[in-house]
Amino acid sequence: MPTRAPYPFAQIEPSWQKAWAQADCFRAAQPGEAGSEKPKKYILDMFPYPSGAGLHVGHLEGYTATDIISRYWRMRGHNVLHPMGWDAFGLPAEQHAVQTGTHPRLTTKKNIDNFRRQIQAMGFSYDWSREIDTTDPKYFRWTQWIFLKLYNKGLAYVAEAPVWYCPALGTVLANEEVLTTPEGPRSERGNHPVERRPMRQWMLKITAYAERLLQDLDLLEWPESLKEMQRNWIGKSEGAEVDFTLVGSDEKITVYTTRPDTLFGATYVVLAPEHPLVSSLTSPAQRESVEKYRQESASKSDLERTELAKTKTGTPLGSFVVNPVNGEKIPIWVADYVLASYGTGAVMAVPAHDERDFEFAEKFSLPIRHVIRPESGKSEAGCFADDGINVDSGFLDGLKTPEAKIRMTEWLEKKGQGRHQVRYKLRDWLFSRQRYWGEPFPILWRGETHEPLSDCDLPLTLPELSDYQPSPSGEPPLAKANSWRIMPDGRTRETNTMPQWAGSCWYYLRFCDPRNDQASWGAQAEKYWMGGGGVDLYVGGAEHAVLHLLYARFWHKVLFDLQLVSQPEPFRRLVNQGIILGEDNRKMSKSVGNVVNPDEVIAEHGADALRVFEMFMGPLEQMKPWSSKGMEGAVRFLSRIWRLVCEETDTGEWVPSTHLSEDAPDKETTRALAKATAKVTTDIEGLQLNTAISALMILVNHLTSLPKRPKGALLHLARLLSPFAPHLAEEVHQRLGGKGLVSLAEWPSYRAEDLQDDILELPVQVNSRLKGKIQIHPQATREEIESMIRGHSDLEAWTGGKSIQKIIIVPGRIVNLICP
RNA sequence: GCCCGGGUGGUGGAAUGGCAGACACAAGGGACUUAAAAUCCCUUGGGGAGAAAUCCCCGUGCGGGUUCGACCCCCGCCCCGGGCACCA
Repeated sequence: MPTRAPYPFAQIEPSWQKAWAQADCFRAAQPGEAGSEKPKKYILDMFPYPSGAGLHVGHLEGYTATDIISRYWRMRGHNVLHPMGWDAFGLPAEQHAVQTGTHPRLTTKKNIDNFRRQIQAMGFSYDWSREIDTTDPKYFRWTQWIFLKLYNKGLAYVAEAPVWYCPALGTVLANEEVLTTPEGPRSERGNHPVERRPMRQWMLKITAYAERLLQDLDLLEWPESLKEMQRNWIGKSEGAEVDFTLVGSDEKITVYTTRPDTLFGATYVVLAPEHPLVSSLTSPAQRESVEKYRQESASKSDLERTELAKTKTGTPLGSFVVNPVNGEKIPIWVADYVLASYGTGAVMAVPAHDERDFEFAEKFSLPIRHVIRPESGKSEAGCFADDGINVDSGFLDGLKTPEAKIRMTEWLEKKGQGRHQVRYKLRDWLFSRQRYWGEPFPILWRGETHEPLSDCDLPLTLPELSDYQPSPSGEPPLAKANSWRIMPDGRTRETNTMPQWAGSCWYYLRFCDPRNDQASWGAQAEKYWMGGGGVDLYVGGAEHAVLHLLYARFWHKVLFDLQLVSQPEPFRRLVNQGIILGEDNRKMSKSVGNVVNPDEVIAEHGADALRVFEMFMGPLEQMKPWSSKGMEGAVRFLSRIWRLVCEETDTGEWVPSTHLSEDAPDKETTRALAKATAKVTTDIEGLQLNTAISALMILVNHLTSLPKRPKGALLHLARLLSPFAPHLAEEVHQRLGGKGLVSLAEWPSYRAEDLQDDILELPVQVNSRLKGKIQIHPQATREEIESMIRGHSDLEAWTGGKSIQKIIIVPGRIVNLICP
């Protein structure tokens, strides 16, 4: 026989979900509609990719937090936009199609239906009238439309370049989608090996926005670590280009350096093996060894060239350049510690002040010349890479590094031998994929030239295919759809599709006005919902730090420049929810078998208990392990609330508790309510939901101890509980005769004076050690406290008879007697 | 190597300069019950003294410092997690 549930959540939860849907009570008012006069809040979750595996408890942690915040602000009289949708283009549905022949559309629909069911079972207060699906032509019509904006602004271009190609996925990937692992470069999705291949691809000019993407991070309330990751990814550096003229010709090599102040210490120049001048600068005597070295480098994997390469390799070209600042003749080397892809692919080597150059110079016995000394302490023989003071540097002697950099750059500019230069590591965004299940590009080719579709031809939908496999040569599946691809006039359609990130780059804007079929969004709606710096709270995983969150900021800035949006940044405040580990403290994974299935938890304990437990586990941002015992504790807490209101008859029915009372709450209960209300209110606003719940527990513990339970106090509790456990809160509210839906009730208030205790216990320390306590009224002044201490019967015992030299009194906090 | 987090009872965590361990979980004891489950009550950082009420000592990764007072602020280390990594 199954054990009886501690309270009837299985009946309560579905029935209130139905009641909310019927009352349509979470619909956000559009500007102009009734309700839009209220202040707005836009509370957003990172919308999920609807996978076949269904939701996991990690999704639900973030969604529960935003739901609590949304419900709270609604009760505080705000017009809350809290939407949900599906980021539904992507590879898994397509891979499933390759294996089974099922159209990705069908797989996607099935998965979406399952995700929606799971989300609705949690009782989240989404405005379902705004649900969006990135694979819906009514949606991606506007994704294509935004692409055309980028295209027409010159921010989309086709380039033949070495790109990351993943044979297992059958597609190219963006830099941001490739991870550096001990096994070499791997795909972010699926962890497959990836390789460099020269291919012709669509690129988006995100580099044009590098500086603004960097600067505007300062506008954002985001976790510092995440901002730092974006800063690193953008990778700004400031320095100078320096021209080194070749000995015996007017040709020159341009290098990039962040330390122009060390130019007097440059003792050689290094080119990357791929540098275009390597061949022409190699002397006949060196030709053979240089060619050999280049071939060796080319055959090395990236891994061999970077992480494992503890020892530097290289070979001289046999030619020389002139150091512009001192006219010295210095040799040119080729070495693969210099990257072709950064700066100019050439560096000036200053072994005394750069670790890598130092290592190389040591190995090949090249001269090391110190031109910087530390500001304090003396110069040492090794490598000194920090800022300091110039020595043996002509006109820079005695200058500190920042000043010396400026002076040297000025000198180079005056001589026409160099210039100030800012560099970024950020590369343009590789935007095309050789896949079927993505947005088709609204682009036509006529021979070698491309042209855009016009807006009225959108959406450009996908053709039906029977075979979704990309060809081994890298031809996309759409290349097979000849009737779709080839236009009557001979022009052909672009057969690549957009990457999964395209749809998520702007979905938060569509939520502002999701049913608009005249425009991507109405200006008024955008201004209203995005006002005050964009989305008010955005919650999601940290895995999108340099992917979605960078791409979306980029698109948003383009739209801002086109005056299509009113704010420079999309997401004002962002919080990353921490990972929920399995009960064994390991990452949840199917193969380990420690995955917690929310469907089962809801069936066993109810959605409210799952919500409460996930929030009670610990701080939202923190990684924390699942605990089935802890889950039971949450159920116990909720069932105690239930039994405050109801009791069970012999026949198993729940009837109103005989302890209920119509009387007004006593003073202590009034105080308990006030304290809980104050704490829950500040904690919700500070997103400290674990301590908010503990405040509710303290209140419930107090109410449980009462012989008579005032209904007013329980109704107050129901409102405080409503954001956290909304189903139970509604049921309790209704059973106590509360009017309307508690979800729409006003957030409870309290009188400040009710927070005060009648008597305060003030700890008394002697020489900072706790000795005793005095009881005093809370507003007692220093003078009153001091006179009470001095007259206290225990004073002698506390001080051990010693005289008091000093009394430190912090009213309301502590007394410390100093008795030497 | 560099950057960003973090280290508190048996466990999850609370306390951002003022009584360390709120609130839970687990454990132990008790009540109710034929019994079990559920529920309710009590104890619970470690060590020591006492018949007891009580009292004393130690305690927030380690070592220093600032302060009447430090989990909290400062300096130096150790360990764990995440990110970046030959970017000149």
